[in-house]
Amino acid sequence: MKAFRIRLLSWYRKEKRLLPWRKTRNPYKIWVSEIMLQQTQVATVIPYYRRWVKNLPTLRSLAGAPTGKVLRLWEGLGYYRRARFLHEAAKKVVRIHGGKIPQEASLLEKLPGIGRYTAGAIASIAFGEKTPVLDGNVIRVLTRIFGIRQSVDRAGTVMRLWSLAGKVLEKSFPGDFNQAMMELGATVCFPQNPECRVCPVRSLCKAHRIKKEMFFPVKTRREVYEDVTMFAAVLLQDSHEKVFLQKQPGGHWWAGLWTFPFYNSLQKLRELHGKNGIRLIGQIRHSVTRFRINLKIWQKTVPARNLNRARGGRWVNINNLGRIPLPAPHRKIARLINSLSESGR
DNA sequence: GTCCCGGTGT
DNA sequence: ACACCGGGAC
Repeated sequence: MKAFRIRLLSWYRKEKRLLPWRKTRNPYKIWVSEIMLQQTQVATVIPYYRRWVKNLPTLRSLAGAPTGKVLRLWEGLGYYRRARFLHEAAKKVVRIHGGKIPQEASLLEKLPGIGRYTAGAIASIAFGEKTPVLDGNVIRVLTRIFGIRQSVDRAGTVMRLWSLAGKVLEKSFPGDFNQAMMELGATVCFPQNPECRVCPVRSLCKAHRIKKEMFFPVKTRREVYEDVTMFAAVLLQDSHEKVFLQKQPGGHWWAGLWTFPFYNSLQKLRELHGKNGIRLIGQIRHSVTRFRINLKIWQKTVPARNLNRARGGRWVNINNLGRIPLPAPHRKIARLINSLSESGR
């Protein structure tokens, strides 16, 4: 255990990537980075993180920001709930902690969007609390090093892993150690084809010893995908300047973001928007959780006099689409429209 | 193209 | 146990 800590930590200090959020100990910035890094890869997060701290450099600026600005800065990152929770949590810190971010994991965990992992990460990295983290990277490293054969889909296994993470934690440098575990998982101990040749702890690794790295962690949950076809309506005003968007209600995919109207049947689209003068202009594949979506895009030109009949949505100039938070597939539709309108000129 | 990856809240 | 999203690997 001692050798493991020393080798891992010295490896980390030499090899760690110089990421934007590693240049600071500002707890607000570390918090923002941790929320962005939930479910999202480092390379994707970097530009979003930079833009975020430039536009909302402090906790108070976030707490005072309008929802639209927050969502626009998050657009494209996915899991938009994270942005709403972060916003709510910032307001809550101002309201009940006087604007000072709590330093203990147990208190951080009471804030929306902060679970056990994120609480541990912020507490250990920003405040030096001796508390472990357990994310996908750490799970992979621990199950391989210790050769843990129980399924990580079982709650009992996860409990055991939390306890193990606490036991291996280097208590003198909890923040660096936690980051070292995750860094190893992210840059060496890959899910597929891990780079054991450069691993600082390969000689201590059970999975490596039996040449079965790829068989850990053991997972039992089978993915059941469901194919769905959806139909998006691009209602384009006569002059080709405006399109119709709807705001997605809470409790649906892309809650709070704007989308082109979409339906689960072409018949429904035709019922609501008429059958004449519509044409298929493209299709997009996208996945949301276990659904694989085939999104067919139908365009219809609408006379300007019909613009008032905009129930539950608004007409937007196509040049302003860039300012509105759209989920990734609908952003693609927006790009498609722009390219069609440019080639049509 | 298709498959795989991943924290929190409910 | 499942809902939530997007991107990178292959």
